[in-house]
Amino acid sequence: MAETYTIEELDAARAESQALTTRILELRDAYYGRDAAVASDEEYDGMMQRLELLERMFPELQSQDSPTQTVGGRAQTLFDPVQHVERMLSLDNVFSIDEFAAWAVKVERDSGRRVDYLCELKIDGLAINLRYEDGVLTTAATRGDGVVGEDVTENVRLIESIPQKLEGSGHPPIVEVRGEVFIPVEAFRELNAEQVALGDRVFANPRNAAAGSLRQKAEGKSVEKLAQMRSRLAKLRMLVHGIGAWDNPPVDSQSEVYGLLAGWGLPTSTYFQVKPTAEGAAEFIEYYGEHRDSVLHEIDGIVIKVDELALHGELGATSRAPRWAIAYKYPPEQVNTKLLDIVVSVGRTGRATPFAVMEPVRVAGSVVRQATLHNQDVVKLKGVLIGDTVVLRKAGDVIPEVLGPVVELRDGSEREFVMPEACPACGTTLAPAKEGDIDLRCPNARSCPAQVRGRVEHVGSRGALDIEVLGEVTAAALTQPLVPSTPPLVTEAGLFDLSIDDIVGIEVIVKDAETGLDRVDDDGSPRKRTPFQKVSTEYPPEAEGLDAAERRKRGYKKDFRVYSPSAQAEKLLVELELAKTKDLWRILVSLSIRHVGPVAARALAGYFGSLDAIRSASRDELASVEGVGGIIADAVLDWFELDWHQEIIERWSAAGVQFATPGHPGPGAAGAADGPLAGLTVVATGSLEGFTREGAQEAIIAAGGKSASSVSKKTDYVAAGPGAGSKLGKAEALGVRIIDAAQFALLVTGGPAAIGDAPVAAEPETPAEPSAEAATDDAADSPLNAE
DNA sequence: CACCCTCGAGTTCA
DNA sequence: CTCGAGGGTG
Repeated sequence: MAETYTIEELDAARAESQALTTRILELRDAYYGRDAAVASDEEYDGMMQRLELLERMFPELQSQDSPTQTVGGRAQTLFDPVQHVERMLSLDNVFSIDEFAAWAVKVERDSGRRVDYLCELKIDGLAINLRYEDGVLTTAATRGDGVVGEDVTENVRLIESIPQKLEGSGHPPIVEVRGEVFIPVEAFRELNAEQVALGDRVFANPRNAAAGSLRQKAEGKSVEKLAQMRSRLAKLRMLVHGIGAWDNPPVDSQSEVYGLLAGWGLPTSTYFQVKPTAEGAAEFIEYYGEHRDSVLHEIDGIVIKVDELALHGELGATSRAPRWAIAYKYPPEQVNTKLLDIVVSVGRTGRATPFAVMEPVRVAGSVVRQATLHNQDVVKLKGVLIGDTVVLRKAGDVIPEVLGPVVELRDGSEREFVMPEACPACGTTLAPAKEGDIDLRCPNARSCPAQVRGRVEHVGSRGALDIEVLGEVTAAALTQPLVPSTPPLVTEAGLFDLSIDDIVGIEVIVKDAETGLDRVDDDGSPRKRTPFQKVSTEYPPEAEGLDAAERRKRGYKKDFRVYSPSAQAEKLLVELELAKTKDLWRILVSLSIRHVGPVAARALAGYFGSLDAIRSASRDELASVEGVGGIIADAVLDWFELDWHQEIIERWSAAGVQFATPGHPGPGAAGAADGPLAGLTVVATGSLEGFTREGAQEAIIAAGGKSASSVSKKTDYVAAGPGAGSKLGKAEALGVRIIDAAQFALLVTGGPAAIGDAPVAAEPETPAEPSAEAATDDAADSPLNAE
């Protein structure tokens, strides 16, 4: 697969990118420092492009020091240079547990004895060196090139967690303390919100925000700007994790050094652990790989240090990094890539949504090439231009999100996105559905190909008629085939009239899974596929009945092509037949009435029992149904007004679709649900053994309970299985009772009593007693030892 | 007039 | 699964 790569490929890419980086930095030095041109501009640009490409293919290789992340070389010389007393080294990186294990083997061999490993979180921030003379902070400097950094003392003094004076005693007369300045994730969000409010550009990530805040200049600023600068600096925090040269330290280990630093009043991380083996360190790495979000700052890796100080001297350092420490880098959750274009898509409701088309890039474990931009205002707010290098991440580890442009990397060729005036699918002029709406919609609901395709797909979706086979690809084939030129479906009205003959001839163009573009054969023609047709080879009919020897003698070959409906085609028709008698609420959902999803549809179907009853109901009667209000009532009534909607009902009815619940006594019959779960709200999340996602919901409803999709304080139970996500956390936070699959199975059959809870109160309105013991989750699985 | 909740859309993966 | 938008309810 193109999306994965081997360790060897990564090694090769790393070697190449390091060579490129060295060369580029040399050239920049030559260019900015002296005047001799050592390479042509083309060569330089070529190297930069190659490096950018490598970093996109192997995001692990991106680092804050990369030439692709900095403008024209060395830090702008706005700040005074400071020479570090002791050189500030960086750390070597490893990218896998195997590489880490290899490093550990080498360390233990070179040490000649067992080694304790100090594991700590690698904060994604800015390395800073604090110099205290006689216990008083005199200088704070960035790392710079390791020898000379920038003097940011004035700004650092405004960071609260950094003491101006060391507490206690026992500190050397001159001491350099190393640490990381960062902005907590929460403060980062606030800061960006403020930047937006002020009309300033937003920071792409917390590290940039920390660096940007620290590198502000007070001179020449207005009073307001100064206040703003102070408030930004106040958001910064620092954690220290090391100490410069110290000849006769009173302790033997790095972990004890942290104790000393803390004793001096310096902020040290509580998230460190000493592990007696490399395997233990690997466990620490894996634990935080899964809990990166649970810490207040961004983590881009783990730092593992040999704990014993005596070994630091014995192992020594290379020119750029110590041999007694290593940084394990997690696959990045944020990467840079090129924004190739912004394209507008139209969904089933006609909403026009711009989305970013990007150079494919690997982020948080998968390759991403598209991300939604929601609407034109969001595009503006994010400030991205077509052609920009953009910062991309996976929100909640799943949904790709463009955060913003890397403004420094613009070359002037970028252009602004302009929202098209016409629907990209049918050419109709886009317009807001009502005054003041930001979203633009294509008003051509009936025949806009994008909307028809979307609605047909929706009919088949799980929340509607749940028709197997009828997914995105099939919906497209039925509504926009390459051949025949008139699609079998002009609207969803004809869905249940489809016959085998209508669909076997359908040809579609094969899309490339990698690029999303049409696949082209060697001769340049698009590659076609006939999804509803099976082609097999047989002997010609006249050869039937001959035996094998005879056939061979007469020269018959098995090359007579036979076309027959594919399994897909037959399955589709069977599924459509099954769909005709599914529950009324599913039929309602499949009609694509605004605001009528599974929940509202269930309420309406339960109350009225038939589509006829719904159609002839008054607005007030509709709105009297629980969960339905005036807006939904209007949407329902408006839907019936359109002729082509009537046509859907007529043709579906004629084809045998059941628009009524058999045996339903008629409107108003809703009646309070009873059953073991009457009056209780249950949320199912994760995979519950013995239930499908749908099945769990059905079980809740069948038992008279309410199946909700999100956890709130009104939720009585959260049934959570493996893979449960944020809902579980929310349930814990709210103290909602959490049960497992086995308890859930008991609950839906026997009610709360079956799992030892008090039975439901008679009145459904009475909230169930919140069970306090549910909130006492144990933190025992955390490997944290401190505090 | 607050919440709290559902809807709808987009996205990727197994 | 998550987010924003906007509807429903107390």
